[in-house]
Amino acid sequence: MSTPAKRTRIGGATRIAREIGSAIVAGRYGPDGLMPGEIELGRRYGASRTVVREALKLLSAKGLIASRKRTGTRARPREAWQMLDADVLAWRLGNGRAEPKFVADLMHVRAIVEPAAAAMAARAHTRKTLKAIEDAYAEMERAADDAALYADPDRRFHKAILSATGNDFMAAFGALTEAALGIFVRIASRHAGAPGASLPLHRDILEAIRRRDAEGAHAAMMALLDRTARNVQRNVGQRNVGRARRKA
Amino acid sequence: MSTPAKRTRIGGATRIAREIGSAIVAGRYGPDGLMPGEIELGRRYGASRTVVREALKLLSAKGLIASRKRTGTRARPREAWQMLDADVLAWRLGNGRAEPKFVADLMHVRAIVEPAAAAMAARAHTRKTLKAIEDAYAEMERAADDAALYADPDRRFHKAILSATGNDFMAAFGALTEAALGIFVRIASRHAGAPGASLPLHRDILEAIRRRDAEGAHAAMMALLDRTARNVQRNVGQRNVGRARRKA
DNA sequence: GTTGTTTATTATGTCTGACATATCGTCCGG
DNA sequence: CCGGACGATATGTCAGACATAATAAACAAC
Repeated sequence: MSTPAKRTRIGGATRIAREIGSAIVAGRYGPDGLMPGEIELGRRYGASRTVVREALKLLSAKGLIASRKRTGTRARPREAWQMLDADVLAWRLGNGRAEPKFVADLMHVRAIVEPAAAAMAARAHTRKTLKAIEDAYAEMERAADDAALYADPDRRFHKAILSATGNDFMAAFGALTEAALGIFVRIASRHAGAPGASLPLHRDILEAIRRRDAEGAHAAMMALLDRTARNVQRNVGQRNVGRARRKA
Repeated sequence: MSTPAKRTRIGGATRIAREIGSAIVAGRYGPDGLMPGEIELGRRYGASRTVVREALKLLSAKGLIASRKRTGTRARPREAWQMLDADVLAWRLGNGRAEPKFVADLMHVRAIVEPAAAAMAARAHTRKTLKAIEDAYAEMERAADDAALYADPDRRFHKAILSATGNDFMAAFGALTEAALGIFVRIASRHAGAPGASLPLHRDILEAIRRRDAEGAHAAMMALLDRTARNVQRNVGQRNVGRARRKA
């Protein structure tokens, strides 16, 4: 809004894409109603039309906008967004607090994908991909007391499992996991509990994968996600957001 | 190669992105080794540097490339690609025939996502979203004899189920389904069988959803995908790809 | 007054040429 | 042998111009 061209002279297509993208996912630009023209956007964000156009191409590739010749550029409806794109996810949960439905949907998808991934990993893991999981877990153990250090290996643990499936598409869900972990980190930072509480659950997953027990890995991952979902839900519900809690 | 700037004077950032993107997913540009510079690309594809740069931004947003200042632009490794992006999928199966592993991975992910989606849809569908599924099914019945007419409502049927889950992320898998259906259409066009053979299986899914039977919808969708996977597998190739993953 | 055609407007799309900036390789001096 | 200075190079940014298409307004015809 009121941050036009003051010291914002640095430019950068990525930065502008982030700002406009955040505005779109926040609903400040809707599918009905045009966005400002390219020159106008250039003035607002302090960049030339060239840079603005490149930023718009970035957003276009992520399904956030569409341009037509004389008509102008408008935001596309949610259905068109690349929901699993890392940037889109970051923008959705980055600006302000994450909405409850967003978090719930996220957890629900994880509950579908990640247990299946754990089962696949149990069947398909190789020496190398297993080691990646083991290493991540080992570092989690070492960092069981420090929430700040715990987050990163936790993230790596889940991504390593996705990779160990050997399925290219599975690895594409890494952004989802990352987003979910990001939310979790925020909550943990507020409540300052022992981060290592979920460690045994992770250990169950690792061991099931190691002994190639697909069913067991599936169940163990489901157990972890159940616990996480309950945790997140409780804290999201209590804390932020008084709005939109009327609906089911 | 193949004489670039002859009649190719039309330009178009989207077209260039498609051409370069196809080249990358086909492996013609690897993560090791730089791509040609922007001016050189402009000469090859018959466009100005401005347009080339916009095309590169499109590819960058999809995770296919990364640029650094003096170093140049290079293709990113597969793990970074937005595998569920509609364009990336189209490019991967568009140029040349789809590779067996690609098809197998695709089917495997569908076998995870779509049954879960059917179960979710059974629980969460509304009057409107249910009607979309019913309409698609009705048109499939009418087109049971014509393979060309059958493909589109089939596609709509599966996307309608994803939408009926009420989960934004689920709808994002539509591109996957679409890609899979595209492969199936090719195969069907070669074998000219009765397209309506899978109709009863679709009907089972619809009815389970309608009566809000989540378990039944899950099982019915799994049955359909099993059949489809076997069909595709037989026709595409040789190896026994995804094992049938009996129960969950 | 309604309809069909022409014209003007406007925002995106494309092109050109220039300069800025970061980084790699090289060369030179310590 | 090592480290700092320097030039070469590809991406990044800018400015101004023209092309193109789709809309809206003005106008002609009936």
